[in-house]
Amino acid sequence: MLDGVETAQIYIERWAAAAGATGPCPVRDVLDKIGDKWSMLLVMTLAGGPKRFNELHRAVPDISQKMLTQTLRDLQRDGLVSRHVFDTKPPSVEYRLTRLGHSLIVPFGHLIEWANGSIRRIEAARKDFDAAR
Amino acid sequence: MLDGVETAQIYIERWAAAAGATGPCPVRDVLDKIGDKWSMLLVMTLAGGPKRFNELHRAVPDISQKMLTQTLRDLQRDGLVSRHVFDTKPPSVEYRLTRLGHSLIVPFGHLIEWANGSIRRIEAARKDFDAAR
DNA sequence: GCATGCACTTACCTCAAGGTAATCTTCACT
DNA sequence: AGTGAAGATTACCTTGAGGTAAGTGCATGC
Repeated sequence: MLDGVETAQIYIERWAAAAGATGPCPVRDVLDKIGDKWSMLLVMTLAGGPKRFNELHRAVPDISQKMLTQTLRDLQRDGLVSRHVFDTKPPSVEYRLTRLGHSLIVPFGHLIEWANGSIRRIEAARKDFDAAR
Repeated sequence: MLDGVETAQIYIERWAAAAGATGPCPVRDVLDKIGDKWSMLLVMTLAGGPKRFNELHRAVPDISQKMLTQTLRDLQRDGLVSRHVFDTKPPSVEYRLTRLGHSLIVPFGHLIEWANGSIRRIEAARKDFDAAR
């Protein structure tokens, strides 16, 4: 990973190139997932190890059943999460990150670090901006 | 930057810690911005150097004037972008990334790399999933 | 026999993001 | 006088993400 302005150039060029190429931009595509309310929370929760449906629900209590099911289905469809049904008495279902899912953790981690490191400056900027208004 | 599962643990712990601390989670906060339709496109466009309003509009033709203004205002409020008015004949306005704005480029770059490197596998997974349906 | 947990599914509703289009002000050009 | 560029602001409308609440099928515990 380089740094500085030239890096930005490389990124935006690749971004632009990718955008032009296969129709819809991969970055847009991925950002839509990452930007939604629950996907990354579930990925990070599953990063701690496989979990069952209600186990996930207990770990993330403020998600609705509907959104839990739907978000898991989407993650599964994208190949980030795999679903395993065990034929027990009441059938239990386990969700776990795939390799691809795991590979998201590091790049996403950089963003978490940035967010945690920058939030004070962002909030300060907001205060200043609103005060000037 | 470490790698592997233990890294995930660190991230999610810090995430959880940050979430509990100052009310609304910084990561959620930042993700809302990053996940919106135009913010990151504008940040990456401005990474190439300062631009004027209509210059940005030409660089990103499918954004509406309304959303261009609004997104720039939000980025300015968060301290990622600064706005400079020049007292020329028809007053011109220049937007540029702040230091904070620049600092987003590298962590976000990791995500671009991941997206570009993973999109083929994601699309393949979607095809498989939809075929099984 | 009734309630409870598990893993969903479905119907219905709300709210906010974002699009469209019209309008504004000031100046310069013709 | 009329047109056009710059940098917006405003009113109106559509769409979809996400919430609420209820229902489903099955099995075990009380």
